[in-house]
Amino acid sequence: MDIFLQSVGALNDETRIRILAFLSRHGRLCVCDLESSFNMIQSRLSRHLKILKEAGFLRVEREGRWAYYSIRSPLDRFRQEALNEIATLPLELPELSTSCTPKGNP
Amino acid sequence: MDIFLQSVGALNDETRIRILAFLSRHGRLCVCDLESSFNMIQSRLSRHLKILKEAGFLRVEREGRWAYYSIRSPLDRFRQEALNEIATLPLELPELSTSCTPKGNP
DNA sequence: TAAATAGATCAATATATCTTGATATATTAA
DNA sequence: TTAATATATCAAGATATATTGATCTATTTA
Repeated sequence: MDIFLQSVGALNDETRIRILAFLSRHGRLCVCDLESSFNMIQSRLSRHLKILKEAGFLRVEREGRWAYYSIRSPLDRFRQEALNEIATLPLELPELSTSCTPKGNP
Repeated sequence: MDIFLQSVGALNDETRIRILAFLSRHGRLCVCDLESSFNMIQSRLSRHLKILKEAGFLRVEREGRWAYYSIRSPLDRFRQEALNEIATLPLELPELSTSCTPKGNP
């Protein structure tokens, strides 16, 4: 129950849905890339990323001072189906903006 | 987006998850059956049933003064997968109690 | 027609979640 | 070692959602 509620709770927010869609499309991004792409303050993104990570949707790789987030793989059936559903939504996502990483982004 | 968020929002509550599991197991029940099974006040159940119905999980059939709720069929992929997931959860559900329907329950 | 029953809805309160701005931590660059 | 950068976390206020008890509607029974 709790694990399912945690997954569902993580999906129950427009910002997090957009983050999932954006990471599905662009792969592995650091917080500051998301920050400049979404034009959101950093604490807000960091919090949402934490919720998505703890719910099993994302993984993080720390490299120096950067934290790279990406869709976790493999996902279980329910999370994968949720992600498939999100991929079909007519979301207007921002362009990818990487201005915050002068040298960091591989 | 909104339709997905509505589905997810409907799933984002322990009471509603239990109602879905209970209706999956027992089929078609009226509000008063759920009321006596779950030992919950009627307004609370009615509200949760409305949310599940509007999110596309349930259908209602009115018969006289009774309102019979059941899992809507067919469900789309995401809702069906959510229901499958709920079916695997180790929920402790109440026994079915139909004391409230002296003659109504087919 | 009056009383009883099933269910829906509303208003008030309680509880949870989100957003923001400030601050803390860690890493790298000067 | 100091400053700057990337990220995380915290506290306060704002917003959303859940619960309860009361009331309303519709239907059936006496």
